[in-house]
Amino acid sequence: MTEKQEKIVKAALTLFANEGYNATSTSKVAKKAGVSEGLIFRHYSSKEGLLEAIMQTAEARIEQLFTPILWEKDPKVLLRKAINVPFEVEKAEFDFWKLLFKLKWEKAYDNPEKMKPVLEALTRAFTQLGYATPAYEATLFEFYLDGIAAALIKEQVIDQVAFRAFMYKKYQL
Amino acid sequence: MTEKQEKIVKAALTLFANEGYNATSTSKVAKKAGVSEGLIFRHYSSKEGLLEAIMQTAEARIEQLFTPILWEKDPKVLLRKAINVPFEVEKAEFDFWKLLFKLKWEKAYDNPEKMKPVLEALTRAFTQLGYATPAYEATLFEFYLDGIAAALIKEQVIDQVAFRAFMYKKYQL
DNA sequence: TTATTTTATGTGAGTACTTACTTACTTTAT
DNA sequence: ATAAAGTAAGTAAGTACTCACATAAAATAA
Repeated sequence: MTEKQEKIVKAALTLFANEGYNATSTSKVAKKAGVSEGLIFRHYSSKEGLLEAIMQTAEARIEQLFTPILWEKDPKVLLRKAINVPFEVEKAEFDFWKLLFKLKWEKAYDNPEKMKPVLEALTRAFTQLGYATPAYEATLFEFYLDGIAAALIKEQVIDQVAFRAFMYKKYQL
Repeated sequence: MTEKQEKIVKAALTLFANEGYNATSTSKVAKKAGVSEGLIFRHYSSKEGLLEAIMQTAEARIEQLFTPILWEKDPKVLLRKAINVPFEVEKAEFDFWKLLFKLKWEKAYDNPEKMKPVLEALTRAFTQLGYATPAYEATLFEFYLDGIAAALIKEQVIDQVAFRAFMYKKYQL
């Protein structure tokens, strides 16, 4: 990746995540990145190609965040780790998440496939903890995580420490 | 509202909800509605004005769905009713919800204000039921509502009867 | 009622501007 | 010397929106 390529990707991420994919023109991206518009197409062929390049790194990053959960044997620790995920996302990574959430609605760029292993790990944990309907518990738990992540991304005020404690207590962790 | 006005609004709702606001051009709306493009601007001044007209009816409809909750005295009945809300949305109304969810991300057209009375009613219910941190419980409950609504809208398969039963049991209703 | 004026509803062709993308060309690195 | 990286100025096809004009409906006058 050349210097200018990185500038393009960085500018596009910021714009796509904050203004939206459709609302961002390639000329805007070029201007923000400080490059000629043609260069975007030299490197990524199309606007869609640029998005895909960004999404690849975004998804890799998110997978990375969830991997420790997949391998965890102790169900209580697993749930604790899962709860922590949204709270551990750094501000520098917010744009990745924003983009992901936005695309879920803007382009039906959905990933139930991507989240499947997580859902399965959660189901296993709930099974081990003796919950009656572990699959539903896992689904609900995912709704919670989504909600928390969305709230944090949008910088809606949530007392992170207190809320995390609340979640721990709720699941007796 | 004239006949053609209704056609415009209907076409716009379908397109905005399914393709997205930014991805939908006024010419597309006119074509789908079977009217001249100029008519849209005669009636609604701008594309944004058309969206606002649609959003007004959408928000009214959603408020209507939540009103029975606000007035309910019995906390258990209140929660039961709240759990049911997403399941009671008719398919004919899906586009309203889709649009609402989409705009939440596409245009930060957010409504924490709109949902405030619901949140307060939920908090009251959890207080009455003796939950330790009713405000957090209410917040989390809203995440659940968001999660199922999103799943239903996207027609992800969920055994509605079973899931509802699961929720009832979870909150001991 | 009828005739006439006013108002609301509707159209089609235009507007200036933006869109994603191309192309011919130059600069830099290998 | 060759290939890759980069640019500036295009392109055709949209974009939201306007305007001059036509038609239908409603209000008023005879």
